[in-house]
Amino acid sequence: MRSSAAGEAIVTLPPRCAACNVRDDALCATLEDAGLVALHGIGRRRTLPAGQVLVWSGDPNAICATVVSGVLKAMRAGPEGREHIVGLAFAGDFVGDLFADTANETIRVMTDAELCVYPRAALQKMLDAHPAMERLLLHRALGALDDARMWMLMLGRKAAGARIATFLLEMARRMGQPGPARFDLPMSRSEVGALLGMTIETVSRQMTSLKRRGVVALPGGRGVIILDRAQLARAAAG
Amino acid sequence: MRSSAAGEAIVTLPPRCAACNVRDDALCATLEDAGLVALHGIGRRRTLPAGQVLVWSGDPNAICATVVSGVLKAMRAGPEGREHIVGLAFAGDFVGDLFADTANETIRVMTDAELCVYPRAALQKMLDAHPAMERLLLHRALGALDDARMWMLMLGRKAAGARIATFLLEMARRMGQPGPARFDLPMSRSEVGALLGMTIETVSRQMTSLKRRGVVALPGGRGVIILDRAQLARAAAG
DNA sequence: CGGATATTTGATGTCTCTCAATCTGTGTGG
DNA sequence: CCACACAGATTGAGAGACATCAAATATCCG
Repeated sequence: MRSSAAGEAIVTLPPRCAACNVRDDALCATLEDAGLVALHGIGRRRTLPAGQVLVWSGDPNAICATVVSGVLKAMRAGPEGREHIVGLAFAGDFVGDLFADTANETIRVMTDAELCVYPRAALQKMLDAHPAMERLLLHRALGALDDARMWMLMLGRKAAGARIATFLLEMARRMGQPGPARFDLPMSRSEVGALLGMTIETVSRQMTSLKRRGVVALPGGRGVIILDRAQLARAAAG
Repeated sequence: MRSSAAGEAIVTLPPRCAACNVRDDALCATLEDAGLVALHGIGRRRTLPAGQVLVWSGDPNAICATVVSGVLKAMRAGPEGREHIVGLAFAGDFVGDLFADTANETIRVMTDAELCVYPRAALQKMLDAHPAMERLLLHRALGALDDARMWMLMLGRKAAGARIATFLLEMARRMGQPGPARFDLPMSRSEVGALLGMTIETVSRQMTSLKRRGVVALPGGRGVIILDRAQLARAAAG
């Protein structure tokens, strides 16, 4: 029950939550102040450097988390031990599997990131008392399913050029500000390949091709500037 | 509250539900008798012939359903209007999107099928009163996500032969009885191609190759007999 | 049995992977 | 401040797998 005016609530809320940039998007958004205090009680804020692993595939599935900032990837091992990226998580997203006892995906931080990490068991217990939280998780699961099916469509049918174009548009949507279409990719060429199902060389060639045609500029190793969005969209459809 | 002994419950339950083969697997399994009567009240049993469309992509998203028997596919349009299969639904599965206002997938019946069809709005309303139902839907959504990511891995990394082998094992698991590894595919070669991201010709050639190597037999157009499961599994891993 | 549809088989081309070398940019130590 | 070293990225040449186009069967159903 929301028992106090805003000015008072700030006193009772954990300071980190009151100032949190994903306070209204993430799991927390579903909770009234008392619930938020409880969630904060079971969770722990962690800052992880790029490359750090949050969950190892095959290990006991002990934790879930809310992404506060940064980008994470979920990976599964394909044949020959090669790893493929099967999902990305951005600020506000929920990562981890609430119900599996053994993790079947490795979750790794791609850029420096802040997370709110929760023990899975405790979070599961909270779920029973907070139907709105469960509803949000259902929404998120369906959103992730939608994403996965979008990638399926791409992996199954699109040529390399169209994959790269689709990928750039998707990254621009998720990372870029509304204004200028300038952003940094949160991952290396090798990781782009692991997501799009192609080799690093093919990724590079397609990027270069877009650059030569004046569709994008590629400043530095990770920078992207979309110069001609219409043509990029056309390339993504083909 | 489960208020009566089994013998009595049969009287109050709709006859179709009492005798239903997915009574303990599907959405219905989460409901006590009174809830089941309510669910039956908003739903309608429909028998659909193979090829029938349940939901058109782009149309208002009006219904969801439980699959009682048969197999359904969820499709999305790729480039050039070609359609790709992004999900399958078997007996006991839930199909449809509870929250989208516009359907973004076409759902089509692959074999003759029986469904319990529910208006989306009414089902959504029931959800608030039945947390167990919501929990099951969350489980199902995560299961579908797991499936989608499995297909992603396949589409991204596996060669044609490995895709076919994986597909056959998966179909055997979902359709076959425990005993003899004999079953009929619920779909045409063309649909297999639309699921695995390859042409009908490549599907055919890979099937023939497995047949020639004595791994499977292919009686009739749709029949499959797995003769050497170990070798099929080996082919699926490659 | 006959026609339509689905599947198999064949010949050829193209795209992407593989292997290999060069280049760029990033960070370090002199 | 510059030279150097290293990892990541780009570019090139060649081979292989799958797509495409085209034809010949097989299967299904009335």
